[in-house]
Amino acid sequence: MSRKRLQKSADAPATVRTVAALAGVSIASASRVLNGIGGSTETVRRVREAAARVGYVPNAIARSLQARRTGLLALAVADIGNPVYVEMMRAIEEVAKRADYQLLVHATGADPEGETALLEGLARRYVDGMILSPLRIGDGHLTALGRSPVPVTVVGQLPDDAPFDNVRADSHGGVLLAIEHLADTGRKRIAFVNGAPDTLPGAARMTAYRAALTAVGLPYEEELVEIGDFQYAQGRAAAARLLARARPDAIFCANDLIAAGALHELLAGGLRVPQDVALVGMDDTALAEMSFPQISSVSLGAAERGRLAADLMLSRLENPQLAPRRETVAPTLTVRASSEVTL
Amino acid sequence: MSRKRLQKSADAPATVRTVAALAGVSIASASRVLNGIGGSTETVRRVREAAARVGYVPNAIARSLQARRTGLLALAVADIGNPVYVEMMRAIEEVAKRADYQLLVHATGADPEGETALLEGLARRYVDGMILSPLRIGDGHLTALGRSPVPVTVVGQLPDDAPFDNVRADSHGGVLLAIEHLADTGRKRIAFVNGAPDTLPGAARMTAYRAALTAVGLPYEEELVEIGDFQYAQGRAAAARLLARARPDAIFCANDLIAAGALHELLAGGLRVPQDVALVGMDDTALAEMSFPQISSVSLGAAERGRLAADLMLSRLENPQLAPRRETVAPTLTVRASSEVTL
DNA sequence: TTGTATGCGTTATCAC
DNA sequence: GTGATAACGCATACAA
Repeated sequence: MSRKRLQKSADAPATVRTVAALAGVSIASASRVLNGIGGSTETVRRVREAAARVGYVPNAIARSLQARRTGLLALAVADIGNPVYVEMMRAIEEVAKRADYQLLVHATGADPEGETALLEGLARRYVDGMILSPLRIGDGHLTALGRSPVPVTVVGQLPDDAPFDNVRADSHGGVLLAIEHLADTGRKRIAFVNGAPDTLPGAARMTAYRAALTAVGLPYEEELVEIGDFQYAQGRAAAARLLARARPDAIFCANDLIAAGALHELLAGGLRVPQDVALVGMDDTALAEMSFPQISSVSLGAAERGRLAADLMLSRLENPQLAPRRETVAPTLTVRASSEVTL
Repeated sequence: MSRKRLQKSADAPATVRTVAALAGVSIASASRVLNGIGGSTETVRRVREAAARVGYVPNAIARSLQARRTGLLALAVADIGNPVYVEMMRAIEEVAKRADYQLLVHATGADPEGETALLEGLARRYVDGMILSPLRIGDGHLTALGRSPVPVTVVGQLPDDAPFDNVRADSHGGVLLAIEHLADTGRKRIAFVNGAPDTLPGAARMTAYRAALTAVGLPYEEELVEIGDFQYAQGRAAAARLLARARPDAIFCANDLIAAGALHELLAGGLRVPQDVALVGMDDTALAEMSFPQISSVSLGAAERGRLAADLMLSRLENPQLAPRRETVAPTLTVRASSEVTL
């Protein structure tokens, strides 16, 4: 039996048994030495040498099966091209690393099927937990989440009764910050370029826009609202449509990518920013600082949300019995050149 | 024995044995039904029902241990905030998906330790293969790569004798494209803002710049060269230093992030682009199109490199015996507003 | 079709 | 300190 083992073809990867046999000890001893626990000086020496000779590399899959943990965390986001997710990812990674977890990122491409597939694939214990930031949440999602054998933390608006750890942005507060700022600086016709309205953030920002207008005593005007998705190209096209039919004195955009597109359209049309039209974006990503002029933007605290999500995950990993928790992050406004003038 | 199994605490995740016991069949039959192979109508029904009742979810780790494959591919990049990597990632993902592999992304943060750790962690068979796009390659890397039990494909300049599948960009050809274009449009003092010169791309682009100047008959001037890293902020600072001491009529930047920074600095300094100073970036990312004016940029074929890398990986997965291969992707120049004027 | 038995590579338990 | 041996959860060769 053990002789048979040794006859395996030479190029088959070395296992503990290979090492043990070569060192002339039991696999138990070999395993112990390889893990740095116990062993007489002589045993240690021989096992080490044998391992080096055959280029032994432990099989993490086997180890995980036994340990019932992989030390891996997954983050699934819709669009990894959006800097806001990069920011969130960095924050999560930092927290995870401190607890000795490695972070894996997966881009779902806003494709609900992709997310479900991910849940049913990765979450089948390839990773110890997963953090999800979906653009949409359907019933399919929810039941898939419920079936997940590993803990799931959702970043985004979740139904109130959904039994998952949840970190939310304050869309309403954030939008209000932007509209108040624009109203305070004398803007009367504040347009809104939204992302896809059938997404969680899209829907939230739309209702928040109307509410904010009311709050500052401005009328809602249909022609001042335009819709694209959350990408640059669509945002720019939407801004073009808007400018072709209306003359806003300010534009609020549902994210920085859209804002960058609107800025491009404004400048290309010979409009001065902020003198003719003030511009405010959302998410406060690197993009806002990279544009010229720099774009004012409302941060929904992506990094903070990431940090919180990671914390929730880590604590749940330690204590799975915890009741579902919900955190909300406060928004902040950073005023830059694109809205720095008072009319 | 099998009775003992059934006494496990109720909240422990269901396994095949749970399902088999509940359905009153052997675990072999249960496994078969669960995998859709064979089984009498009655058996299938009972197993399916049992599985549904206990919410059975297969344990991918266990399955992988037995199958000796995970269906996962990993991509490790230095800076996921750089759009060029996003582009590469998308291309890889598309190829991988078609072959039923899921792609996981890991950001190493240009930290050589991080990359090594990744290799020694993930590559221990959590994934079936990994694609690496490192900024630097030291001997440590090379030996770590050699030890990897799973195939590795490197995107980037690898030593000629390194026995790994390798996809390269043509930095020299790309830089030449940019310099020739600028020279052709009448520019005489073409500055260069490089990224970190101790990285593979940084070093390659530097020597390519000098060679290209010679090729178009322009002198190399020390004061026209500035160095940062490959990020926006550093690029912008480098451009500021450059402009403080020299008067170039064109700036070539080692990537689009740097170019965006330089553009910002130029505009902030009241210089007109392209009339006063022409600007050309590299990588041809979305950023080049998002700036105003849009930035001319040399594409090093990130998507194509990604596609090729994925192809190499997939073919090697099918046939591990393949000899190491090397592919090189041709560069292309896209001229935009930032260099559209001939002096 | 079905069940028995074995192995995937590792660690943990428990005697010695 | 060391060595059998039993898990971890699943899939399959083989016999029935």
